[in-house]
Amino acid sequence: MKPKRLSKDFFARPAKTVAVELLGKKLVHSQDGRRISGIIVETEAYIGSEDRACHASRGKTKRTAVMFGPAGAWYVYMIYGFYYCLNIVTGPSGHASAVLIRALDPVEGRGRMRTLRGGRTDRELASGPGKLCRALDIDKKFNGESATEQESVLFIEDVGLKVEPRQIVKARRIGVDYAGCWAKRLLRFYLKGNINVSKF
DNA sequence: TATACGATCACCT
DNA sequence: GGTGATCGTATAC
Repeated sequence: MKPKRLSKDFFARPAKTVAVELLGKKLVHSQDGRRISGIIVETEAYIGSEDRACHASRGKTKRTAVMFGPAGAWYVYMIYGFYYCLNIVTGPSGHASAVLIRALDPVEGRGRMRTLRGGRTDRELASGPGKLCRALDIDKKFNGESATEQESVLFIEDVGLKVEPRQIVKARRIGVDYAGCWAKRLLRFYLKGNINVSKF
C-alpha cells in the first residue's frame, strides 16, 4: 500500500489505544529532502493528570502545556540534561495524555543515523527514547509542533505493516518507580522478540 | 535566588 | 550492579 500519514483523528483517542496502534507504524523525519525513519517497536502510554507517572499529574505548567492542547502535537522535553524524549499528544483537547515513543527499528537514512549516533551499530541506533531522538536529529524545536499537518517534517506513517495482538507484549513502564500503584500498570507495549526494544 | 532531581545512556567493575 | 555526565523545570525558601 501507499504510505499514509496519520491524521489528527488517529491521535484523538485514549493514549493506551494509540500506544498499541503505533506499534508497526513508521516515524519519519524529512530533513532537507532526505528521510530518516524507523518502525516504532516500543511505546508507553501516559494517560492523564490522574496518572502519577505523567508529567501533567501536577497540573498545567509551562513545560506540560502542550499535553493539554489538541491531539497530534509533539511533546519533546529534555531529560537528565543530555537527552530528549519524543511524545505525541493524544485524547481530547483539555485532557493531558500522551504516548512516549521508546524505540525504533531503523529503516531509511541509517548512514545519517550512524553519524548522529557516533558510529554505533544498527541495534544501538534507536533502541531507547534518548537514542532515537539523537538518531533522528530531534530536539526541543519540535515541541508543540503538529505531526499531522501537510507541511510537518516530523510525522508518522502507516506503511501497511500488520501487527497481530499476540506479537504485542504489555509491561510496566520504565523509570517511574516513584509513581506508586501507577508504576505497576501495564502501559508499556513492545513487539515481542524485536532486538531494538530498549529493555526486556 | 537556591536547590534537588528526572519517562536516559555509556562506560565502569 | 553502579555511577557520572549536565541542564531545564518545579518547588521551596
